[in-house]
Amino acid sequence: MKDYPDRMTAEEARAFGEDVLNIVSQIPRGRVMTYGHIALLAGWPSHARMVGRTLRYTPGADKLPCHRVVNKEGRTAPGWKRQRTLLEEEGVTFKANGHVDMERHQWKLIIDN
DNA sequence: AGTTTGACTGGAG
DNA sequence: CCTCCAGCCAAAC
Repeated sequence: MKDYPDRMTAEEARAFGEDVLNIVSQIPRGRVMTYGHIALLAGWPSHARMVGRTLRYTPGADKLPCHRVVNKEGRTAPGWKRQRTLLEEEGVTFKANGHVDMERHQWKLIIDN
């Protein structure tokens, strides 16, 4: 039993990045997914932060619907003002506090294995 | 090799 | 609802 967290090898980190981009590319119009959920689907449940880093720093990630990724509270990315507009253009509704209405728009996938 | 940095999360106040 | 804090972990300093 490992009493310490797994650490990604360079190869695992590369594969993780590919999985994240692949998952994000499949988010349907008008739906959103959380960083944590994407990390889980990619097989690394505790790497939500790395999902954010991947979308932020990977060249070409802006060609994917990465505006459909928000945090678990429905909050949009810090400093990316246009994200809300992009979402509203595809029918995503926001609450009074400026958060996405997750109850209505969060896209949930089943973990198959 | 030690420290800081986040497109995160969960919990406390 | 908001802010603050601890835990998180690869990357960048």
